[in-house]
Amino acid sequence: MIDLKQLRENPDRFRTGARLKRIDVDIDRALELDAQRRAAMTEQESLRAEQKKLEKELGPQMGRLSGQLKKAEGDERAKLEAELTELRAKPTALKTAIQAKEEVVAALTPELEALLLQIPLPPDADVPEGAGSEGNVELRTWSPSAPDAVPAGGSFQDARGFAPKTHLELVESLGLVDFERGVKLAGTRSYVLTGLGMRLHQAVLQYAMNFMADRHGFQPMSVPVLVREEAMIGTGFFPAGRDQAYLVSEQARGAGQDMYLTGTGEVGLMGLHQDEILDEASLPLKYVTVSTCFRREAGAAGRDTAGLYRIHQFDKVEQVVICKADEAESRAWHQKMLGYVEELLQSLELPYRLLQCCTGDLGPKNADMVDIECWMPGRGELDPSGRPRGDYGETHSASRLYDFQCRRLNMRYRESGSGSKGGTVFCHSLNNTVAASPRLLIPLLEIHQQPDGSVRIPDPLRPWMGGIDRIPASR
RNA sequence: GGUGCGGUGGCCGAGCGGUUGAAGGCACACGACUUGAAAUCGUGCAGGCUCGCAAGAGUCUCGGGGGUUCGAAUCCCUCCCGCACCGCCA
Repeated sequence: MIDLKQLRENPDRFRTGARLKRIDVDIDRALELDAQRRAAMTEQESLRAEQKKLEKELGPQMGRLSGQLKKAEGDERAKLEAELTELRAKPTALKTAIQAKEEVVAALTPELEALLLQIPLPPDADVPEGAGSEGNVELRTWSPSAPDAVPAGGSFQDARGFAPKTHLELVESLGLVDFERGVKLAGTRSYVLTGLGMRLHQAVLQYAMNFMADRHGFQPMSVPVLVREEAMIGTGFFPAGRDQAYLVSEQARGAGQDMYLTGTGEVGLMGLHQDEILDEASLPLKYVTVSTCFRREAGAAGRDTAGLYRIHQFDKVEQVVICKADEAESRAWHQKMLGYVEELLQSLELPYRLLQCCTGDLGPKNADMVDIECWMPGRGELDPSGRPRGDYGETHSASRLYDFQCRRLNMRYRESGSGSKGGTVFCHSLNNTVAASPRLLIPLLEIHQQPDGSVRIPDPLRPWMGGIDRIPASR
């Protein structure tokens, strides 16, 4: 949610922001509704002030009269009744007028609120302008050295001296995934991790989780993946991403509330403190969770249909930081959170690049977003011999949201220190993937495959794999 | 699934038709006392919205919505949520 006051003061900033993000929203309509609504509210409030004044002046008198009325008889009674009716006339008239204004406000509010939820956070000035992913800018790359040296963006064959198998071929030959039975159970884009495939998946998650907790002081949390709509709206995934979320339709069966399956642990972690006023001294909050993520992948029909790349259900270790409302601090955390992932990927010896997303590739809720893409030799267009040339695939995404998300979540802290009036301030929030698996298994398998068809397991994962150092080429 | 109870400020908790935006306590802030601290005492301390340069003024909010009333945290209806016990069960 953007700040309505800022919108009124500087609507052009938001018009430009929406245009840069290629998001279509009627800001003028929002301003118009807001103006109408405020006018009605002002009138209503002054009417109400008058009503309250009358109540105080006349109320006791009316109470006294109706008391007398009970005991009175005949002429006396008629006289009292007339007096009472007269006294009541004014407040009653006011009440009608107030209700009329109330109706005006009530009629304007839903449309205004719906529009406000759609207005995106403007991108930061230093985010490059662009229409879509083709406008993204590479910031830097990193490549591992021996034994499994593969240059980011380069040729696996040239570096390693043999043609790489794709992850699809590898999971098949090594017996790591059963796609047929996955599809039988749950339809397209489903899979079953088997044996060492499951162990590798768990190893990645365990390693990543412990990495954040032990090395970087993030607090591990388990959070719900089945949540109420407020959590989806509050975290900014709705209304824009409604199509991407699975709905558990409880109301259709007469139960209390519909629920949604979350597409990321971010929802649970950020929803934790919804409607809370946090203790400033407790900031920044640094949380890490591992959770199953559900995505409908609506609109992606036909894309990445084979393999483990684009699937409806996966597991993800996610990091979230909730800090004070300070741009410099937010920016610093963004860099740190990217640094943790670089450290993790380097320890796994995976080539990657950092991509500065351009304005057109940002979501509604972020001011800035940096993706990390791992090099996947088995992806991309085919060369003349029919083998893939390799391509980058997105494995991580680090967002800086400032107070956009916390404003929606109504998540604040009380500001202390000089210059503050002890008021409440919306927190800032950031999030970044730590590791999403099975997608991360793609580069892991493809980069660490050996000429004999086996796959070397990078050192940090071995403790989580029962100590083995490779997935043996089977049979 | 059944029965019962309940949802009030940062937290706990009183209030059950007007004087209550709300007693009391805790927490927090400032001040006094103290060599310092603790303890104690004093003072302050809900959030949102509107108007205003500001000081400030107005208004809304006691789970949500609706109703009764001149007037509702308090009465009625309804929905949501939570807790307890029983049943069932991983």
